[in-house]
Amino acid sequence: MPKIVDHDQQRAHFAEAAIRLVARDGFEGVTMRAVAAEAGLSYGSLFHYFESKDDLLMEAVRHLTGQQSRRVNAYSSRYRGLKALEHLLLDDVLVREGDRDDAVVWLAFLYRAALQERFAGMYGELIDGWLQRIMSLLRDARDAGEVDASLDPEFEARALWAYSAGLGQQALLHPRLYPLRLQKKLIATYLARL
Amino acid sequence: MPKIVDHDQQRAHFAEAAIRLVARDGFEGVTMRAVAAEAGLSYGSLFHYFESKDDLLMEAVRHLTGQQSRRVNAYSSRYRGLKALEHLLLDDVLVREGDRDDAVVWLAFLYRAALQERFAGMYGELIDGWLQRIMSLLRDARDAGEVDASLDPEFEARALWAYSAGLGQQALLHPRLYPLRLQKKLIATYLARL
Amino acid sequence: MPKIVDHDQQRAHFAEAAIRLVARDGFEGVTMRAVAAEAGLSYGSLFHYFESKDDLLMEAVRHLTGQQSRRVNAYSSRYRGLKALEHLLLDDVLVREGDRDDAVVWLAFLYRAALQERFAGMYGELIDGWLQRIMSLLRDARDAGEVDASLDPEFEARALWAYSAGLGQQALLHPRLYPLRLQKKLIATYLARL
Amino acid sequence: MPKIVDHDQQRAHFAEAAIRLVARDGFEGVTMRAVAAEAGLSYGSLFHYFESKDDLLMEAVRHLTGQQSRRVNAYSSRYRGLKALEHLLLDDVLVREGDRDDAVVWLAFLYRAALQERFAGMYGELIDGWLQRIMSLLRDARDAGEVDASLDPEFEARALWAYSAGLGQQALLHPRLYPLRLQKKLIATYLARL
DNA sequence: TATGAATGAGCGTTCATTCAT
DNA sequence: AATGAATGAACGCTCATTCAT
Repeated sequence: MPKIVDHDQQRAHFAEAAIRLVARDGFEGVTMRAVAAEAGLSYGSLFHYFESKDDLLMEAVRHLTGQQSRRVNAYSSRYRGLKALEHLLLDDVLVREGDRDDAVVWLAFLYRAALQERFAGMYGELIDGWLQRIMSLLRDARDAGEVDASLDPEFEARALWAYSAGLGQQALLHPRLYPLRLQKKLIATYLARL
Repeated sequence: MPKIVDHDQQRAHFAEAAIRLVARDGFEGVTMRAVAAEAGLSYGSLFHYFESKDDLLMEAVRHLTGQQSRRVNAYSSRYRGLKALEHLLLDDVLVREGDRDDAVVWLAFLYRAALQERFAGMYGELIDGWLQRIMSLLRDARDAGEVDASLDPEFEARALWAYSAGLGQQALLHPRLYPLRLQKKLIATYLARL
Repeated sequence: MPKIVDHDQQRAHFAEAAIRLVARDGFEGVTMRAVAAEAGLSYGSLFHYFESKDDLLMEAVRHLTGQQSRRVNAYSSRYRGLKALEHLLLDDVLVREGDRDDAVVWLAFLYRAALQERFAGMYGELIDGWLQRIMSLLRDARDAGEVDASLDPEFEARALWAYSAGLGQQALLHPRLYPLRLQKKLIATYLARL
Repeated sequence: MPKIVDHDQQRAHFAEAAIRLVARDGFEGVTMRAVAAEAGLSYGSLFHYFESKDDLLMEAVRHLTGQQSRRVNAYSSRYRGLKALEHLLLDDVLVREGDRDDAVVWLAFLYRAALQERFAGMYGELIDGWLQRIMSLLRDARDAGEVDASLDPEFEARALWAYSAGLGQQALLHPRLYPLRLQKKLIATYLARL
């Protein structure tokens, strides 16, 4: 009998190591040797689990987005309308001290998406999902009378999505100018204006 | 008699070549050999003008931000208040088909700033300048009665800046979802709400 | 109860897989993983049957030469003298379209023999056997009056062996210049001249 | 002014180093690192002169065949007919103790040609040249009455070429069975029979 | 015995940097 | 100042071999 190892679990283990490296040094910091070391395994073993570096990177991104999706789904099953929206934004846009790594990884991914077809594709799908969700929550809010009845959900979803992305970006790059308290207030104010 | 060359001019020439490469392939596409080739000069000469690759990259970014600053200054001397603000945003946030390169360069720079102290420093200064300018224009608008008198210029400047950054990012990555017309409308609507 | 497997049969099975790979891509195409895959067995099991890759390669060559020997013996028991010689050459020297693989394997083996002592030894033994057989057939032919009585079997055997080897090589590398019909005519003409 | 180096000369220098390695260990022995070491230069410098290993290998082969061609041309300008033919064969087919390296290189090249398109192409051209030359010398010999008037130059050229190739191969692999004296006698006898 | 995961040396290639001319 | 040759560390990847189950 072969040594008993869960292939997918091992892939996830390496993927997480890769993500930690992205957080620390960006995609440039992800060398196959560094990933192996970070994962605490030998260099060669990486290639049992991934055909190539690209394969590893894609897996890392999939891993990341999978986690994100699960988290978001959990929220939206607990709240409705504007409240759900606020929780969603507070949870995924806010950049806390300890969250910084996640935010860096997102930025790295996004940067990659701007340059590489394959990543762009994955990112595109992800974004579509997000927009759909925001739009649907806005519609709920409108139907519940929480926001102005004349609000155009599609238009506002895109505005809100842009605002969120920008806020996350600024919070990452200028923690001093965008402290946590301010981030929260900016989100609340934006939503209140709708 | 030594050949007469303007040292700074030569640096600028190389910096521009580097920026073109960033636009095409991201920072990864910037190799010293590629820069020399793009600039149409010899490989070795690069090292007369730059101590290292990092030096070249910093110069490239300085060059870029310098151009940006001059452009922004030109605008704000022609317009006032909300009008100036709108022009500023339309000019620097909008991502047109042909502008894509500039946007990629900014994203690359920003990504770098998230990872490297030196770039973060340069980026920080730049942002401070922008925020100051936006704040000042908002104040002008308020004083001129163009916006609500109770508006907090500092708070709103940060909100607007985040919105702009996010809009630019989305427009770069999802040109389909954020066509030019929509970008303009999003900006106008945002400003109208103030 | 342990699974009952014939050790030698398993070795032969792997050896044949290896030979198929040599035919396809030369010795370079023989990786342990590829052999296991080609044989349809697990990777690790290879190392139960062979101490090393070299061991496997040697076995493959032994397997090949064994088959060859058996084939040649079969012929010479059916024919005598010049006729046997002609059949021998037609059977082992001619390179037909479909035979190409065998010829490549021989060339690969021969190339290896030129570089590695161990292979050279095996090859040497094989050749000695061939030469002895040719010589003996030539003697038979002489005694039967089929060829000139003054013919020196040893000298002519070496000449004929060189001719055969060269013909096979050219036929492999220049099928256009040495079509099957020409190969046959070259052999017949050579023998007729003796 | 740059360091003064003759680019082609440096290429030739590396090509010769590569050939020495082929002679010693076959094509497998040609690693870029080994070539650099054999040439007495640094690893990196190899890549200033060759785009890739394949480029280096092709250059090595070109270098080799170029030398061969020059040598052959020199002979055929000094002799005519059968005499020229004999000199040609004695010079290029015979494998002396000290020549062994050249013969190994040829065998390696030939082996490669059997497996790789590009090498096959180069080899094919080379062979065509050889055959043309042999054919032309045979025609001269026939016209000069040195050989039978009914001889078919094309057919005989191919026979002779196969014989030469085989003789060289055997002499390389079985120096004991094909000593120099025997090689010469085999050639002379073959020619005498024409 | 059988399996396939683990290992690390070695490969071709890229690249910033140094240096001789 | 200007050129491009020289250098070697680092990269992604392959592979024979070892080993735990």
